[in-house]
Amino acid sequence: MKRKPSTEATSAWIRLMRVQSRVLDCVEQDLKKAGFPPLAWYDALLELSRAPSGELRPVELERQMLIPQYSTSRLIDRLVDEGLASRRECKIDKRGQFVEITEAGRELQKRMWGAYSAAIEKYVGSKLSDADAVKLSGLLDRLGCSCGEMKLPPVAQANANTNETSPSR
Amino acid sequence: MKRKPSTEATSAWIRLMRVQSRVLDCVEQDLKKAGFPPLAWYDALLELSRAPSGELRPVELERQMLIPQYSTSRLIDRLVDEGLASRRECKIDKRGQFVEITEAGRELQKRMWGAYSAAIEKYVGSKLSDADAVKLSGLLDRLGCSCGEMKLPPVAQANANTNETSPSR
DNA sequence: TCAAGATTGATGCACCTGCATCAAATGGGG
DNA sequence: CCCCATTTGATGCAGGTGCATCAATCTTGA
Repeated sequence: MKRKPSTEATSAWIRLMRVQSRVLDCVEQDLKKAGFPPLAWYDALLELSRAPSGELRPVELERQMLIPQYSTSRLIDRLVDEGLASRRECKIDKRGQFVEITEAGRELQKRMWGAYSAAIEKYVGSKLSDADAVKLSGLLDRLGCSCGEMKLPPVAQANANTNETSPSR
Repeated sequence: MKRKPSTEATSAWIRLMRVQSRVLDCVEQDLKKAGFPPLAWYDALLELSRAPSGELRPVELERQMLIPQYSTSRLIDRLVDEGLASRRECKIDKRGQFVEITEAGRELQKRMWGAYSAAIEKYVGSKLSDADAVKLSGLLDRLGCSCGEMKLPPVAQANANTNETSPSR
């Protein structure tokens, strides 16, 4: 049961690793050069701003962002430290809490989307036709599901047509 | 000059980020569970083992692996600490040095390739036909070059047909 | 009702990374 | 020949991540 991967598969693997890290680097660099915090902050702010009343349980955020629990916990710490979100206790479950995005948080999210969307266009959009982007998405999707177990909840749909919303990573 | 990315491009971006990180995680997990060190070690050992006499200047390694200088420096530290490589002074340029892979290093690289190739097959090869893998590679290549400036030196060609060699990330 | 187990969130530790900077050595132009 | 810019490699520091574990609370089932 140890079939070797084909050269084609191996080559795709290498490119997937290389290209992703290069493109991500470029985008993160652009954001940083524009004076913005890391993309993870954007993702969190976006999830929060999308939530019904601008607040989520950390556990929800964790599931949306597909990052580990402790990582969520500390990300929230940083957001709170910067005044971008605030913690609120949860009356019905005293273990838990709510994290609520602040006005500053909403505003930063919107400003970041300007730089972020420009970077996506620069490093992805301008390199591929829409048709090719769709092909690429399709091929990637075939890899994405079921690593070990899969559960992609109703996670972050892209939604860039209304010219105000924005994607998450 | 701030054209917004299409939904298609944005969606491809999101998937690129998500899928890569999931697949990479899976592969790294498999390696770790098999008791092996991180993939970066493998990449370094592979580059060294491929070099003419099993040794490279750190600068070369850095260029091959596309990682920053300090990262190379510390990776070499760890390899040396574990007896997988050794530093040799460079007579002709006293600033520099050579890093030479040891027998243990060569052996580890080969053993890792067993687990590594199995993981590639499991998470990539088995999910795509060879034809689709080629399509994916092609689409990714269109993104990969020229982030800022590009220089992909004669970097790591995939070469899994001879059943003993192996790829780098 | 109550003890055992599950869930929620925080945190100490080790390690890894990026950034800035350093020292040593080289090499080239005046 | 000498000074200065460049190349090569190391390292202190701040921050981020994974792992293990903890305390508090909730839930379940006997």
